Amino acid sequence: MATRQKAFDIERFFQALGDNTRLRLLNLMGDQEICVCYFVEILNQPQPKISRHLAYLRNAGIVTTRRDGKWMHYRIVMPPNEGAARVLQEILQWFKEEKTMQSDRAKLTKACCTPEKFVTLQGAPLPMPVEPSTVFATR
Amino acid sequence: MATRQKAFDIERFFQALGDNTRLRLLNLMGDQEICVCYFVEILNQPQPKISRHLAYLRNAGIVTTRRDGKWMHYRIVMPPNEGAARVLQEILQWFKEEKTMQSDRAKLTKACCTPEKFVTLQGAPLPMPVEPSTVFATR
DNA sequence: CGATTATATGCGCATTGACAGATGTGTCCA
DNA sequence: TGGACACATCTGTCAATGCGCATATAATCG
Repeated sequence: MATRQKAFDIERFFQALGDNTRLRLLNLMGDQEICVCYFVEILNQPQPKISRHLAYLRNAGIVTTRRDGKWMHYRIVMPPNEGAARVLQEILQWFKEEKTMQSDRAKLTKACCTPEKFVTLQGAPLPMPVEPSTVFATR
Repeated sequence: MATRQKAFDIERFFQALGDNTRLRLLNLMGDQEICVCYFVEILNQPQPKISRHLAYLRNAGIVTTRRDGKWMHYRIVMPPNEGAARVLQEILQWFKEEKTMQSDRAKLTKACCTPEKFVTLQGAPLPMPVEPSTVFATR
């Protein structure tokens, strides 16, 4: 049956990348699936703000979500467009060399190793590596 | 002497890419130096609009200009940030596979081969390949 | 059920960005 | 020197986006 696939919106893709908060969120996700409370804790910004930026990324087709009880897990999905996927990979690679991004990831690691030190993370599920087979968007 | 180099603005970099007209302009430039009249002709859009988008790209540090009499030539410069440069290269590569972008480049080639058929291009200087040694930004 | 926790969304406001149309600036040429 | 040409910028308008704050929704727990 004709799988009416909307053409990939390149403009929207780059617009989604045109914000520091969203770039930091993507960097934190990397190849893990992470729940919202970590973003709020690590970036130290209001929860509605984080949530809105995550929604923006989801609408642009760059991340996807999984509900797990009270928690929402976010992870990156590679766009269906091959070129966009390559660019996104390259960006994530780039961020591994960027100071701010390194620092964010370091904070995340710390929060995961010693969650008892973070009031807001009590009981929160740990980030999980993403199944490589699910990294690419299917619809 | 302390060459006060402003840190590369990643956010601005992606914001500059978040517009179709600007992406098409970059695609047309590729590794050539092109004068404004070609952009106006190929994209078939008002000259002030083209000019504003070119200014946006210049402010973001992605393109640079050279005046040549009446004509202004635009070309891509690789950002001083190594990661950004890689990403930009990847994007330009990607666009070689994109239909719209291919079509734009085809029109450009045609305009260059038969400029006599384009009223607005009479006397305009042909696009010129960029010296590889000048591709990278110096300040 | 009602309370609590995790996340999302509505609202008002300020900023930015896109556009068309008019006008300004720089350069060449007669 | 004054057009004519190529390009840049200003002006007003409208839509999109970002933010903080308040509130709604969804799921769990007692």
